[in-house]
Amino acid sequence: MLEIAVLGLLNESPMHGYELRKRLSSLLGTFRAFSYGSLYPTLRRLSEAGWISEEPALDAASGARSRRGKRVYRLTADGKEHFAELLSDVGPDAFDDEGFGARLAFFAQTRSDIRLQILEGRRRRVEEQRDGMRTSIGRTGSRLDRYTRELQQHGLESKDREVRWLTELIEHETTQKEEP
Amino acid sequence: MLEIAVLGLLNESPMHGYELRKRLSSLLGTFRAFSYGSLYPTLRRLSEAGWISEEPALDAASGARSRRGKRVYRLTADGKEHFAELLSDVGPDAFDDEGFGARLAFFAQTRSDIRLQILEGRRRRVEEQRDGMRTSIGRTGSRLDRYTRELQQHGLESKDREVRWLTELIEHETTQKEEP
DNA sequence: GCGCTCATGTATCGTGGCGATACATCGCGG
DNA sequence: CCGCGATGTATCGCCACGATACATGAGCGC
Repeated sequence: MLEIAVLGLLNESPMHGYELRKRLSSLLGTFRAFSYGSLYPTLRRLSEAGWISEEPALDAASGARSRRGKRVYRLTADGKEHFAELLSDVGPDAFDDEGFGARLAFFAQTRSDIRLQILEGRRRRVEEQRDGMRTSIGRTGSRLDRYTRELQQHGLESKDREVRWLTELIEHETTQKEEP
Repeated sequence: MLEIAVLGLLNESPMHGYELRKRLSSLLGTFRAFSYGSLYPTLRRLSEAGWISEEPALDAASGARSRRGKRVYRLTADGKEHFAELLSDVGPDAFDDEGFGARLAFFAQTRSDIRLQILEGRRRRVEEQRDGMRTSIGRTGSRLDRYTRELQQHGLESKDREVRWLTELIEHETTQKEEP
């Protein structure tokens, strides 16, 4: 979700749309492309909802309003509150690819027990996907050509790796918790 | 791309939309979700373009037109030709996630030299993504929190695995070619 | 034969992301 | 001082997705 990622970045510091997009790509580029065609409409929505404010940028030296049409987006008090709620809301959205990616990116600001819930929910989700693929591969069996099997096999192994990765994160999370 | 996948499946045998969707999900579910909200509009487009035909289903036993609104989609001669062109068209689209997935799924019907071009192009693409991520991780360095680094690291390793996988496929392809 | 439920089957709608594109300004090297 | 790449805002068309509605098929208990 663009919304949570934008709020999270603006929670760290106010920013222009341009920089926002760069940060988004480097932060979550694994999951999504992030073009301006989705960023600016999102900023508009968030602004209308009152979560962020949109001010003309000031020149660093003179303090005068910069001649360019630059705009600085800043999280409002309501926005901070809303973001905190989003971070602790462990709904089904938190377990799909994008929702999980966005949450993980701001884990440092997330309560430890929520972190664990999200990691475990995500693992369950990926395990389900993996098992679904496994039985699907088993059913269609060897009727498929080599390349299709190869594709499915690679997908299956990726899911398997992700489950193991999540398990490591969960273990780290639980051992850290007991001895801070 | 839905288009190439639909044409490819209909090239194997005529089908209803419902079955089409099931086959699509099991074939390419790794890449996309495939809801009816995209499938039926695509079928409409393909039909208007003349690549597929849309006939009322016949009852298997009586041969009578089935009372249900069932429709059978069938590849036309033009459609077969178009599909063959799509399979041998090695444009940039063939190297992104979806385009590559769709091509690989029908590799059995693809000329061997084209197969090699697609695999190598895809590998180059993924290598570029991986290198981009690597330098991005190097630049932002250790300023990021543990979870973000973990996320990026996992993404990087996935790309690395994909490159190795593609290399295996390429090797298999080239050795097979020399001794048929 | 009755009704129950699940799989089969077609179809549309709202939301919203993506890629392309346009256009303006800043900063810096030649 | 000029050109070019980086910075910066913004919109448009296409189309995928998830939700939803609705109808018929087959199988099963009773």
